[in-house]
Amino acid sequence: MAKATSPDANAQSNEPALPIEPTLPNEPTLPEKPARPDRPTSFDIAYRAGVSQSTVSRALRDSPLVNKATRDRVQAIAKELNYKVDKVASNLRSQSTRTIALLLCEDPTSDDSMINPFFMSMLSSITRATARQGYDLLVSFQQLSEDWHADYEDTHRADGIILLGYGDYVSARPKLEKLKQAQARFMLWGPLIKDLPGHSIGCDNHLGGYVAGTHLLDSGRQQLAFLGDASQHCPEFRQRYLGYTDAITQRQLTFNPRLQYDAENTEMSGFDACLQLIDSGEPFDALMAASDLIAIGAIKAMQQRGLRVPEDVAVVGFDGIPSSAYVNPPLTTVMQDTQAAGDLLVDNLFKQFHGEPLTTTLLEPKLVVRESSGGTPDSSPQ
Amino acid sequence: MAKATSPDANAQSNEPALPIEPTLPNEPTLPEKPARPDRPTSFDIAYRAGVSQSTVSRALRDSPLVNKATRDRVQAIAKELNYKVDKVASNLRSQSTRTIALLLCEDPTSDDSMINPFFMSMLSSITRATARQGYDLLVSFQQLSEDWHADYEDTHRADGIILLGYGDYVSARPKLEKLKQAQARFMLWGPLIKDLPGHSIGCDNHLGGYVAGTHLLDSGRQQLAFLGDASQHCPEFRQRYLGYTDAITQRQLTFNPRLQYDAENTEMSGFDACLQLIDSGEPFDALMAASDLIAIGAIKAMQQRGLRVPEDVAVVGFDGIPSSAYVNPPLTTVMQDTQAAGDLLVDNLFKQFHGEPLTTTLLEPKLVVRESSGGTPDSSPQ
DNA sequence: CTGAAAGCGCTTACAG
DNA sequence: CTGAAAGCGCTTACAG
Repeated sequence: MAKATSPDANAQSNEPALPIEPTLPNEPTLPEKPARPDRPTSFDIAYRAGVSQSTVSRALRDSPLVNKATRDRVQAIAKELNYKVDKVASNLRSQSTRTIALLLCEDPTSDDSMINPFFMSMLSSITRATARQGYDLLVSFQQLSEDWHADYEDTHRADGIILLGYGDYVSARPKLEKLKQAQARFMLWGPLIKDLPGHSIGCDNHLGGYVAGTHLLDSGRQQLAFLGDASQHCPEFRQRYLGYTDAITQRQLTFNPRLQYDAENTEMSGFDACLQLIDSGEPFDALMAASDLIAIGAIKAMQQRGLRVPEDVAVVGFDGIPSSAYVNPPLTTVMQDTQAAGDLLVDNLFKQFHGEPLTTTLLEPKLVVRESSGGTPDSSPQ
Repeated sequence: MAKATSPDANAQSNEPALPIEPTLPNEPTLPEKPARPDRPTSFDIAYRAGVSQSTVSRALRDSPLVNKATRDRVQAIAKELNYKVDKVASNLRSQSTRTIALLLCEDPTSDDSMINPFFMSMLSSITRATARQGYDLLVSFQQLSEDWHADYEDTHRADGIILLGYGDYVSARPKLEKLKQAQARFMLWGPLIKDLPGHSIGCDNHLGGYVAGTHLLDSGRQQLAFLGDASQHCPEFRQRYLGYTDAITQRQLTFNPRLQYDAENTEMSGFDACLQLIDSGEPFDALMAASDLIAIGAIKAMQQRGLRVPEDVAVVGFDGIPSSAYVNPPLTTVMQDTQAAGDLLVDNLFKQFHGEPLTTTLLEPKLVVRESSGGTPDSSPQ
């Protein structure tokens, strides 16, 4: 509609631009969709301003090529008509989307109603970092089993992808290969595995495990247990485990492998694993869980079996999820810096866009001592 | 590049389509951006399949207009070349984005590092509902102070908007007016306020408050306190408050207004408000907090002042955030059905797209009894 | 059932 | 400093 008047506007450009309403009265109303007012186009602005559409485009992008007076006039008219550049059109033309896709992979086994709280913090910080760059963020929850491949990039919906929660890199690898092969720009949150396709930002899990182990040993504990899958399938858990046992070995002590039970990153799994551990009869006076969720489940299991935390067993978790401060007793944990993580993921994605070299630092986790490991109540937040 | 071969393809369509590599060797590599392989276009597929580009477009959309044999061939070739329809181009042409924008408004006073956990559940369910419809979800965190207006729709980035956390509808109203005026399609999560622009999905907060009050009275409590801003500025809190006091009034009792203190939806605010309440000296043996976060803060305040929960004071929260099950003691709460909420928000947005009448039901909240109000430990989720 | 053509609303060389 | 024109990669009448 509005469009139709534009050619006329150019034809009679000798005439001064009059503020004629560019919408026609005989607008066809679709029965299916409710009527929407016609979005004004850059041609409408051009007509009103008495300049060419190209000039409108330049003026709105603050191009120095355009005369200041012209620019101001165009911008004023655009504002008056509440005109906004159509992102879809400008994206098509300029071949960029100014959008990042965040793919959150949920473990199919986890509770459907609840996202891993750790990822929530990441989401929050990624959203902020993305917005700071003037980019939009597309969020999608995926199952590892789904065939997402490079979909977001292939379909040109995003300039780059951030992958979260692809913890089991054995099964994700072929998909990552495919992404890499398509020269998609993506960043991975997770462990730094050699010859893993793509770039990762991750936490120094080994250090985190080491710090946790050292803390427990410093507290006088001797029989240290570990809950969490330490296999190659969970490289992050494995690194935590290795750091933990290194702390033990360094003191000339030996980690008792019968004090390790596999667990997935859920409370339920931690609960079950801990029951197994307790019921095995093997004595232990300290426990590191590979995640806070596992730790929370484990504490419940101990309480159910009449073990006191921290008197009988000192417990340390990993992640620093918000709940960790609220459980009973408040959980000592190895806190990950999700703020820095989100920033780095986004920054490095932009570096890929600009062909700059990436900074793949390991983030240093921080031990937060609370009551579950015998810390003073004061050290809990608030 | 690939594009260049397409006209030829049509010109020599008498010749059988040969699988000639459509990319030329003298590709110019930009120094700025890293080289990306040319995305194949529908013309490339057309060339290979020996059909017109229109036919490719139809075949890929499973149009019944196209011969099955042709369709299969085209689809096979598209798959082989890993061709995906360019969303940006198709969106521009078809004038739809197949994208929904979720605008989360954060209270500027709240802790920067942590999103309200209640909204996280909503986000999760909205993401799922959106994906079920084959739509993408754009997520943005906003400050109420920001001038977002109808930006997402104006710039044609989304077909519709879902607004979360615009709790203070007094200050948000002008912006909602503007959205409505622009005939933007949007849904609001929140209270059903009369003549509020747009459509809302909300929880029956009055009922929730009533149920909480009734529960406390049934437990034999007599002096019921309330923590939360009950002014017009917080219509949701206000409704909860009104339901709560109605439960009291209905028993021929009177709510003591000196047992109400304002609090925002943060733990800190609940902590402060509860200290004030305690220090006022006015006796109380039960407390409803307008949210779980407030309740959690309040419990900490009581513990700090030596009040036992639930022995001295029975506490009920509102929302049913994950942490509510973990605090000490586990918190009795009025749980909101975020699953249904997300579904309804998305469904009603789609109804707007199709001009269908909306279903604006109030969602019924559910009381979950845990230890903080004297419930048995068993009723807390395992 | 298929193809040639128009056009979605911009950005950006190219030519003054 | 400005404008006319091309074209991003599709979808969809329109005409066989």
